[in-house]
Amino acid sequence: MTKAGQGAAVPAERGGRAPNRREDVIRAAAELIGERGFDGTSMRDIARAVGMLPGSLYYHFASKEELFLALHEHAVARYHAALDAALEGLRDPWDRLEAAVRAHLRELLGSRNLLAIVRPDAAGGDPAVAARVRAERDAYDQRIRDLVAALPLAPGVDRGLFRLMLLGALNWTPVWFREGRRTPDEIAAAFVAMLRAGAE
Amino acid sequence: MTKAGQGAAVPAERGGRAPNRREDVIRAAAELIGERGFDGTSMRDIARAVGMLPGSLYYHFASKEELFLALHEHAVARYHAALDAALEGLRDPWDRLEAAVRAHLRELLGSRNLLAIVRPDAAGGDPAVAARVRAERDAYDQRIRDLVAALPLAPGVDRGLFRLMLLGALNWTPVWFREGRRTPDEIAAAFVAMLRAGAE
DNA sequence: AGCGTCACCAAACAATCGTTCGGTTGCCGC
DNA sequence: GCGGCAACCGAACGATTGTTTGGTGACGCT
Repeated sequence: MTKAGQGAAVPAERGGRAPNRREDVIRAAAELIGERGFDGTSMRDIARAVGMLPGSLYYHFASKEELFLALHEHAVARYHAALDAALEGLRDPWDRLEAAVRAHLRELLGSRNLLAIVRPDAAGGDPAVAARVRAERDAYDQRIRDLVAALPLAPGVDRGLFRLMLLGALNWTPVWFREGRRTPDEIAAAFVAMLRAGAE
Repeated sequence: MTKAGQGAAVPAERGGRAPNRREDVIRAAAELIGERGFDGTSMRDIARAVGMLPGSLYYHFASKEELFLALHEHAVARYHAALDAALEGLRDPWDRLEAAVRAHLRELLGSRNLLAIVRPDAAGGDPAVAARVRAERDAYDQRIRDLVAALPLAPGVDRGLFRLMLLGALNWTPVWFREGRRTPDEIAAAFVAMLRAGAE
């Protein structure tokens, strides 16, 4: 969670006075990259959003890709925390799945600063970056896999495709979702209900 | 289909000798943009892929965005054609849906030069481009909507969310699909089967 | 033979990109 | 009150971006 990786010298949390501008940068970058993409967002855009000069970003992050990595770690941590809170106290497998879907969708479509770091190919083509992104993503994926494994499904149902279908439908929602029509919770409930009725 | 828009002066199909390099450019651009994104693909990359100099592209296309528009039109036309062929002769609503899903997935994951122009936000932020892209996409979307409308679903099922769930699951497949494991046809059949069992 | 125009080359343009680096401020501990 | 460091400024660097412009060879038509 608060572990900072292995390469860069990260100031971490020091004296309490100056509030973490580093987190401000991450949040601003998440919002911008979330809506304009990685390549579509320049360092100057991010710097302007937090009221800094472009070069000053390099005090906090060694490169644009490392900024993205920190951002991605931050976002995935939020998804994990949301999942923890959603599952607390629930024991019925279907209830747990629906709660997880609800948490996922709420985080994904949530109000502003959505940090929709959904696209795995968001960062540039650097394979080292892609590997670290995939690793963090897989850890979250495994938890969904466990939730699906606990479901009492009919014998013929492929649990792998079940999970991929559900996650695909969820992760595509930012493309068509518009506020005011349906709430994330309604969508989550409907998606789970459709799958449940057929696969149980 | 072969209509070229309203702005640029397009050579169209003239003398038979020189085969259309213009289509070569579109195909190469589709492949590159499909795997590296719009911003991640430069005009020089595209020019190199077809053996031309960067400036020569501007004989065929007025700008990078117009090249993308031509590319998008080309890709959507392929989806329409695949859908036409798939639906031919089928009358049962569920058979028609499964055939459509199969065609869509085969086009989306198909061998090489996949022209996976799935992301609506692929082009740069220009709203005029986004509008034209959305228009072409909506026409295709409407055909799926019609297919869903013909299904004999249970009264409580929201056909809108039914379609969005299916299309979301489909359009997300390029993220996790790897050749050699499951064929597009298997995935298509499984997705439709899951939805059918629950919603019928 | 000569004119036109199709399709392209060759070379550059300004703008923007990620990034570097020396300097400057403000606060803390001693 | 003074060294030290965290956090940032100010200004530039080279590379790459989309695009323009003038020229040029091949070919069709008359």
